[in-house]
Amino acid sequence: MKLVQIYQCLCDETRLRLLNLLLKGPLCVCHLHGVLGESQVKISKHLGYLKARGLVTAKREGNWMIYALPPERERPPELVANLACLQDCTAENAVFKRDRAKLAKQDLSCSPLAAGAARGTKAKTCF
Amino acid sequence: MKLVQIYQCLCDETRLRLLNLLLKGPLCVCHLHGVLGESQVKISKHLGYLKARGLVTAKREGNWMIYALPPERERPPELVANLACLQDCTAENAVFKRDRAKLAKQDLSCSPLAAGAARGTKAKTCF
DNA sequence: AAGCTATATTCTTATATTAGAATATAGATC
DNA sequence: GATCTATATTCTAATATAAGAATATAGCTT
Repeated sequence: MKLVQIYQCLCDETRLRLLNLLLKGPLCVCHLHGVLGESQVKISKHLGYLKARGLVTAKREGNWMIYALPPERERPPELVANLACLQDCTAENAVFKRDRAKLAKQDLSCSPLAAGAARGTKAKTCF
Repeated sequence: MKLVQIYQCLCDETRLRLLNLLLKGPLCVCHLHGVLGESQVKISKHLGYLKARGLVTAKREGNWMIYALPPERERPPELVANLACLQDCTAENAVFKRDRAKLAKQDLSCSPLAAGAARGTKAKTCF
């Protein structure tokens, strides 16, 4: 993985916000969409950009696409370093904090990410 | 300083190479030009880009412009973190190592950066 | 002041990025 | 199989970035 490509991924505000959330764990598009409040197309395209460059992985689960950071053991050192740095830099920042707070409050029950126990109460749709 | 602006500065290979060298200390344009082997215009424009966003400072000394990272006490935390990360990520990289080696070998005597003692032997021109 | 050196700016062209609108697709459900 | 949901792609237009060529400028030196 080339260093400059990592920075190319990090040089857009929307992508930074996405990565900030993915640092908390895997998420499907609809939840990222819900937290950021940006259009579905915009979210999807930026996730595609990140995926094409190896910053995130994607796997389908039924209707949902689950995006995540690559498994820790497979992250090249430059990525490890920059993700740590990003986490550090976003820790006290208002926008990123708000996004994380919004994620924490969000109903995740529509997606396969919901904890097994809560599955029964799954919402019918995301939107 | 906005985080995304730092990344916008870091997302170009030429600018990464410039910053890699400036991490070693202040330098004038002609030495950066000499090490990178890129055109003077290209170097100057990228330095201008970095300066406009506060990643580097510039001061004139006679004919020379001396570029440097901002004084440590004035660096916002995001910049401190990202410069440390950059130093880490470039430490073992071939291109960046070669640039540093080339800088170490380079004759700096043309510029005001030459040590006082060596001033007498100053080269007439850079090129 | 004339000429030289180091550096910056302007102009132009090529390319990349970004976003929205409209549409397409994959997989589930009825 | 028709429909619905979540997500992706295509098309288009606006804007940003990057690089080179030519030229300009600031400050020395003579």
